Amino acid sequence: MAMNLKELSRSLGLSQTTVSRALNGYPEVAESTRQRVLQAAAAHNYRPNARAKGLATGRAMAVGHVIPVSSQHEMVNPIFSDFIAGAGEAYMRHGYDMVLSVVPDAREEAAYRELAMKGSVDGIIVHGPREDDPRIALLQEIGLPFVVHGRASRSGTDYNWIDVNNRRAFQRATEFLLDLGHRRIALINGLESMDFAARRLRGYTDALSLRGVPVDPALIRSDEMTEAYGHASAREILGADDPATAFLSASMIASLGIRRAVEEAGLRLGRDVSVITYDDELSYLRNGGVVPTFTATRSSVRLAGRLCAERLIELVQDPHQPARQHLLEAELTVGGSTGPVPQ
Amino acid sequence: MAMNLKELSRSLGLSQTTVSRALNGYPEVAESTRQRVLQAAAAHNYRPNARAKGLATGRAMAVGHVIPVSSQHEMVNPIFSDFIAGAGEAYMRHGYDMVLSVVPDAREEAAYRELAMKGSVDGIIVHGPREDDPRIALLQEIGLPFVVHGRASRSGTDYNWIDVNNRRAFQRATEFLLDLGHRRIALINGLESMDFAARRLRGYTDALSLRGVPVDPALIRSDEMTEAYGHASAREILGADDPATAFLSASMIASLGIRRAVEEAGLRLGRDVSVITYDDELSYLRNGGVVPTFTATRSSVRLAGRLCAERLIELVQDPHQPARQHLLEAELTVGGSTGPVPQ
DNA sequence: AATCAATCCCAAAGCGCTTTGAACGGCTTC
DNA sequence: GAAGCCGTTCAAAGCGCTTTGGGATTGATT
Repeated sequence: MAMNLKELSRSLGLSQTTVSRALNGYPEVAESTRQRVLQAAAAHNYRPNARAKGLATGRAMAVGHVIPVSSQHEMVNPIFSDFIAGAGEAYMRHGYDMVLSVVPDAREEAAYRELAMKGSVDGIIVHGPREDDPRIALLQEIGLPFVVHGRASRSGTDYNWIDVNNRRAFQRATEFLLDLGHRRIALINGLESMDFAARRLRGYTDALSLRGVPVDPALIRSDEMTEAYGHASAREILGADDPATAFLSASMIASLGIRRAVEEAGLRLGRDVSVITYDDELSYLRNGGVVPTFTATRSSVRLAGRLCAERLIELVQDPHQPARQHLLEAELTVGGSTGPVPQ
Repeated sequence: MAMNLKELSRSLGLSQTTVSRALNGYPEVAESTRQRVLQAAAAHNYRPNARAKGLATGRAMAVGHVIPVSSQHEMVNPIFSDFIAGAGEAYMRHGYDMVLSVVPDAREEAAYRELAMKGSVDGIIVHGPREDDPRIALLQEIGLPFVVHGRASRSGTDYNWIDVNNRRAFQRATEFLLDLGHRRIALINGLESMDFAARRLRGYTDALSLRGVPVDPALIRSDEMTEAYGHASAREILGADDPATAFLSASMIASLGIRRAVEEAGLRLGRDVSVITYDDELSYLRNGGVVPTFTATRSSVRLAGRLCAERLIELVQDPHQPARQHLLEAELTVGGSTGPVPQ
């Protein structure tokens, strides 16, 4: 059934060595022989056994993604599918497989060690870094190449990451709202422990402070970014004594909830209440239209996935490169959800 | 650096055979020896090399998921993350890895063959079957165990699948709306080519026909289930001469768009317009509240993921089992989005 | 004619594990 | 005391590939 090197070389009357070399593009094999080999391989639909090849080369030709599933927050990140699509496309082009491990967060450290010791991957992408994330030190200790999607601010060491300039994105968005006259600006942020959320908060408070606008904790929310969370937060804040006139939202999904709350309150988006959303350009949630529905700071998570993957592949191929960072800037695009503060 | 069997057994003064057997729970090794071995293994943080193990056993201890990314529909399915979470949890419990291949749909056939020949997986989960899906015959020919999430109606052969009773779910939902007096019921369906969409359509038309309500093609839409699609479809249909009074929606995300269109038209959900949504129980889109926002036919895609994974693992461990199918029934739960047809 | 370099090819070792077949002591059994 | 058996351990082969360290053959050079 399964064609293998031994069979194939026998059928060609060549040694395994020669066939292997012909297939892998080594120069010391006659061009005519190479053609013969390639044709036979194609004819038999031959693909070298990945495990055997890996064993011989010490390369797994695979990259690991560890997806922590916490017991409390049992949410799976909705940006994950699009990130994977971007990364996967890069892996495919370079002949790498993608190995996913879904792991209860208590066992996450063990999962990384295991992936490394088992040798099933050549490198790892780290998702959802916390501000002070122990995984970075861990991976450095293990000595497995890795790229972080995002950053861990307080990690101190030098490592490879690819992140969006979240601070600046939110600072600019806040300034944009301030310019429109808004002073009561709510921030519907992601989970507090996440590094990106901390940076977004900083951008927001920086912008307010620079203009001498007080930061009101009552206008700041942090949680997992579900539609229901956006809705509940906005509803509360709009129902308060001194409601917000504008919202900054950390995700499109939460923004849908915010919009719902706005409309339920009988208010009009972009007139009575302004919203700027962060937009990951998820394929199933396009902020579409000639004039986009939402004014947004936008950066493609799919692109981020591709960049992380490409960087990791580089790193696997030459592990002794100096660490490199890549900071993506989010675009601020104006849509229909913002307007001057109502008088 | 990397501890291996040879090292470990040398340090213990035992043969590789004995150590291997001790670790794998074979009975012919003295309990005292086994304990010694287990302790040493733990102390050195030893994990057998997966590739070597795989090569020796002929088992990859990994399962493949092929994610086709089409050039036209460049959407990544948003239910994917939750499916993966469910499946991944099962894999983890059984010690299997999950290998993802993102593949342009033109190369999908090649991708399956490759996975099989390379021996990098022991089995495959098939996603998003079309009504007449060539992948099933292909996988049967290849001889790799597989489980389909969904079904391919016109495939004819017997194979393992796990699906929701989409026809019945939509038939019941339609009947529910008919009972409330609705006669103009719109169907905002998924992509026409998808098997699940065909079944949902059938459930819908069956219910209508049984009550003698004519099927109006103007009320039926098919496309990828984005928020924008839900919005645009509902807007059109509500703006028509003879608008619908109720909507059936194939996904929560599309339903959010429908709701938006309803509210934009100055109508009230559950009073002026009724909506029943299909709810996959995505973790970031819970149809929450004491009374759920939407009346919904509900079935957890995460559960489906787990069931597919468990079935596939069974199948890998004993490939000669007869094919088995598992039809999940969706619950019809009443929420705030439905009410009697307005007079 | 002898040497050399270039070209093409091969046998065999090795990657880290499992598994077969056999060996070795110590016991019982006749 | 020989035979048989059980419980425990081992040496070695083999999984399918890459790669090292040559070995032929050829044509060109001395």
